[in-house]
Amino acid sequence: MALPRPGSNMSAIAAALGVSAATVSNALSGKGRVSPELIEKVRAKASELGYVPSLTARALRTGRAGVLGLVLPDIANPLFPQIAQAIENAASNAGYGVLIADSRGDIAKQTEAIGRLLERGVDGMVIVPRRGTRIADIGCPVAVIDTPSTPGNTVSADHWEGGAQMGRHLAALGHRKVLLIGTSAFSNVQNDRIGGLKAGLGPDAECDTMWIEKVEAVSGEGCPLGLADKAAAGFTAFAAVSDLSALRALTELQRAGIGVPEMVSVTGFDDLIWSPVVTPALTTVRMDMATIADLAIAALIRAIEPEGEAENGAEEISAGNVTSETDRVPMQLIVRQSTGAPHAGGAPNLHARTPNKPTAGEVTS
Amino acid sequence: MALPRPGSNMSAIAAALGVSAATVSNALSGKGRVSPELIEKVRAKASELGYVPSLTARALRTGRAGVLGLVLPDIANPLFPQIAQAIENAASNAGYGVLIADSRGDIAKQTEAIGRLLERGVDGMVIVPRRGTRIADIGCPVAVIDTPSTPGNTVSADHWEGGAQMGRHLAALGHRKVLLIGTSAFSNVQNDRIGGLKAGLGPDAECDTMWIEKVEAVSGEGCPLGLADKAAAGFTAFAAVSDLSALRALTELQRAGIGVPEMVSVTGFDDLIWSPVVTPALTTVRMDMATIADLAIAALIRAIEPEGEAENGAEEISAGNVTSETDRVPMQLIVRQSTGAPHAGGAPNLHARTPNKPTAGEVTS
DNA sequence: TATTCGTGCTTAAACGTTTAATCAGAGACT
DNA sequence: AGTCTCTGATTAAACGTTTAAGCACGAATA
Repeated sequence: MALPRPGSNMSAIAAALGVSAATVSNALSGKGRVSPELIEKVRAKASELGYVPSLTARALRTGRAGVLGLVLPDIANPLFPQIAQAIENAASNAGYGVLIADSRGDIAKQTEAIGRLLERGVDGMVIVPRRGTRIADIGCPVAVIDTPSTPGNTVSADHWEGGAQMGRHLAALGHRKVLLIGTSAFSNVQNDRIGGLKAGLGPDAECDTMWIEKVEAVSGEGCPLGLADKAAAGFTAFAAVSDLSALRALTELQRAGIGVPEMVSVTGFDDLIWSPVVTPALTTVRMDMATIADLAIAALIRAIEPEGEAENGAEEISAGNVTSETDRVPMQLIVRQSTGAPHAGGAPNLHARTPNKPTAGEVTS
Repeated sequence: MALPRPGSNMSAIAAALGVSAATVSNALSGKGRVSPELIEKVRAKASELGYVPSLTARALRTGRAGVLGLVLPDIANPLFPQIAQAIENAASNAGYGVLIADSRGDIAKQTEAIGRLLERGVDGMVIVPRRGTRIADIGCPVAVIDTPSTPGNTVSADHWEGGAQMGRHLAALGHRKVLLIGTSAFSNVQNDRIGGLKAGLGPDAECDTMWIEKVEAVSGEGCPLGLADKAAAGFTAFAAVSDLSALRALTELQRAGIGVPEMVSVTGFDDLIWSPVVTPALTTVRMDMATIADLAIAALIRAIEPEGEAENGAEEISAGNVTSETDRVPMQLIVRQSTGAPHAGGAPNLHARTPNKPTAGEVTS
């Protein structure tokens, strides 16, 4: 492929072929009326000159920049790579670039980040909002990825159903006394997951919920969660609503000499990078990020590029959020080695040296 | 703050004040000759109309888009959030936007990703190259973040010295037989770290290196690494060159009933998100991402915006990579609970229930 | 034969900004 | 009084593309 040489624009091609720049534009875009032979000649000349269209100029003329914004509450969130990768992939398949913006800190930062993206003329944005934020109607199409229980959003994983799947899995194994572990009681996502877990475990299961932020507010950051005591109190399963908390639980229990999964089971959420490689590998629930991203991007593009001319008069109504209804994408249960039947009682068989089964044998629902 | 209304450009302000658009431009940029009073009036009118300059138009005219590209080998890499956050922060402080591009897959993908960014007219790019890739001289300033042993790059953490710090830490604790754990033998970063570790451990330490990719090529992905056997063979410390491998080692050892740090020590690299919260919290080495990002962005901007007019004739020389010399940013040793003196021999005190000391008491070098 | 139509191309304006060149007027100098 | 300079503005071109409008010409139609 010819290297993009800087001084090659449409006029250069036009001059080289003795035609007008407009014809070159029409030839390349296939829009106007150009003879097939000329189209071919233009194409040839373009690649010969290493022509690269100026998206900037096109953006100025058409008002569409071909760029989407991605606003994240905190890039440091371990889930972020999955989101960013999926969005970047979906967007770039659709011919769009992705401009990232971190709204770390307070809500004002989020507004500011959105403003910066608007200045840059993005055609639309994907927003993963800060907790409790309601995205106001800004001047461009917006797709919100959050949780179905947040009002007015567009697409999200079905966190509740994911929790329910996990709950049913644990119930089927025989767990009746389960500790649910969350980070913040104010997270809609986590509350949805916990709601699903309880429903999936069924009415005869005894559940308790531990919020890590509350514990840390008392005992300091990174403090032990006292899970060994909980195990002693009869909890046979620890269902965290994020893999990070699950990992924390797993290592704390292992450290206390409580075998997983022989004595207690541990589960997480999100299938983060470490879930398959720890010992025992984590049973977790995965969001289908690719589908979520595809839906979000597709919805955005639908709003940006009106396909069939909307003949009905109400064409300016959709200037705000992309859709009013919510898309719920199913989650996928991934059973690995950290779950098993609850310990039958009696002296716990500490540290039976059960080697990890290879994760190739993962069972997915 | 007045909401940015779409139909407000420089001409609108000019018309409202009865002056020309050029004067408005000069007034706002402070470049031409405009009377102070008029400048004030223009400013007032601008904010009254909610004027937002079109960065697109400015980009077209000036050839500078105010956007930098960030090319990553794999967004799913757990280190990515740190990089992206630091780069985004540094760039946005300098008034630049950040366009991300994932070069996941082969080297062709990386070239393609760079090409897409060039099309979009980025002013410069930060590249974290794929293994073994040499970034060719593309048409815009480039800052490369990799490792000092990669030729021709710009800025990186001093991985070797970081390894040396960790090596000295382990040596000081008394470890003499250490297993070094890496992922891929072809990674410059990992080799640098391992080299530093060996140097830091000193000549009388016995080191062995395990490459996980090799083990997995034989036994399958996610297979046990057989670390219990290594411990039985007398290794007292397991120094991984990434926190992910360290976590894998830690959980495998714990699972096998080998106490960390009473019996063996485990260390990692990068201070990833889970390092402080697992039990025992991981002793690791942190890259100063903020500084690295600042240096990279500053170098880029120096190349993009020539400050003092370069009076010497050789002004086009720096069209390629930003600098020829390499900036090495020191790493920071973070001592947590996963390291301790080697077990003195005799029957190992399996699973002494030593509670985690709170991480507030972290010791940093 | 005169009108209409379709084809293949050109002309010109537009997007919103920056910037070099120009210009009118006022004050300061010779 | 004539020339020069400084100031504060204007004019116009340019960045590279898209696109509506127009134009010339040959073919099909009335």
